Amino acid sequence: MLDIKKIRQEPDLIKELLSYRNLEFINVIDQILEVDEKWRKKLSEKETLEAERNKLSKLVGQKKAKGEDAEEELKQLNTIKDNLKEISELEPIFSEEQKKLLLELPNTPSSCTPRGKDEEDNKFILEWGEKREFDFTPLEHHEIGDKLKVFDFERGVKLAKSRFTVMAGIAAKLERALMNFMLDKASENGHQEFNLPVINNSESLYGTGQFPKFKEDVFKLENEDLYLIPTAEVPLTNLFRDEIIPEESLPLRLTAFTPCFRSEAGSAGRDTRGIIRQHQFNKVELVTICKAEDAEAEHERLTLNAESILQALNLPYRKVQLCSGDLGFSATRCYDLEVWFPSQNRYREISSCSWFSDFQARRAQIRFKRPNPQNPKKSKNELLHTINGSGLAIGRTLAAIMENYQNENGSFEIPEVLTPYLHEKLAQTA
RNA sequence: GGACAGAUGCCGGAGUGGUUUAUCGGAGCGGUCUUGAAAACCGUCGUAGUUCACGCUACCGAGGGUUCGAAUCCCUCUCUGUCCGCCA
Repeated sequence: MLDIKKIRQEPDLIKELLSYRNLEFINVIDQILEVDEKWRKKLSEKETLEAERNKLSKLVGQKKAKGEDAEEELKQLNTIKDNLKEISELEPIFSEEQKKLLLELPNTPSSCTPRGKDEEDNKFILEWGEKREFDFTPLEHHEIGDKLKVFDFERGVKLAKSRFTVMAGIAAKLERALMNFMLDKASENGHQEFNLPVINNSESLYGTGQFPKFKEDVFKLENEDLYLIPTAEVPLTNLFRDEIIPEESLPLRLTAFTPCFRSEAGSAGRDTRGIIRQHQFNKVELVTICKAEDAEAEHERLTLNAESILQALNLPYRKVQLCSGDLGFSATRCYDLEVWFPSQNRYREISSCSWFSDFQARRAQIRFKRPNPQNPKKSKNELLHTINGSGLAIGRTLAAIMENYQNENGSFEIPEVLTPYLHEKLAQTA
């Protein structure tokens, strides 16, 4: 959520910044300003009347206590009551309207986010690792999984529906090994580990910005205000919703392993083969909550943490910075890490590391008390900044390992760094 | 799921319709005293909105209602505790 005060003060700037997303928000901003003015007018009328009512009511109390007559005051109060009732009915209508409009407005791109239309305009940052030269035609990960009988797509459909996959044997074990490896890496990098509810309520989903605009992307529990989380970003960030965090514990660096659930509405036909796009997948998530002045450095740091996992697994990847047009709804700046898939001869997203400025924190009310050295009494609560990224998506990591480490006979090697987590060194048909 | 009890500020805890601007205690912070500390004493101590500002308004689990006036009365919901049932 954007700051209404900022919209009031510099509406043209906000309009311009939002236009970099290639969507038109001029009308929405104008509408917000209009409703905002109406609301503030009603609010001040209401408060004036309430002040008058409180004063007179107190007087009535005092007179009655002394046994005096308060007829005159009571008559006035009845008039005030009628006026107040009328205004009190209008005021919330405007404030609700204002909030509704604000919640649908995306974050403004940061000044260091390159301007651009779509994916094509994303800025290349770096490429890491050596793409292996194959002296045979590399198979796709699901072909390898089929051959080894470790991916069972049919039974996934039998148990649930399409885009659910059963993993067996070495694939299941590798998922588990990767989970432990990634969590240990996150700990090494200073992120505190959590085990979290994977069902969250709507307030949490509003907090991180999935709601109200992207309701159709999540699975809802019947007859309950509860949803399967699309990412651990939701519970991890909302842990601190409505809290004032002690300054000395900042920055908060957090991590959690969770399954993630996405309805994939609107992506019918895309990535239908393999485990790249599933309704349920495992992921280790990294979250940082910090002060505004530390956010840029923390964003770099968190991204490097995610990169270090790809490096440890020796998977070639590239890092791109998303342009304004490709930026997610809540983000102000974002790096995507894309891992190399030799069979497809292309990079595919495996981690998205976003900086949200105070956009999520304003929705979720995550704050700290900014000390005022001159006057400690004037210390003010201030919104924090949130940053998160995958460290990493486990299914896609597994797929990338299978492809990059494959042998001609359909087996694949297990990256050395996983030795402490997995006994096997080679995945082959039994 | 059933029965009962509860929800007040950072914490404990009072408060059953009107000088309550939420009593009091503890913790915290500032000060006096002290070589320093402790003790004692004095002061301070929530959040948000609105206003150029003084100030005003709202918030006692959440929402609604009664009233000139609600922490207090009424209704609905949520959560917590205890006991019972069920259960990995």
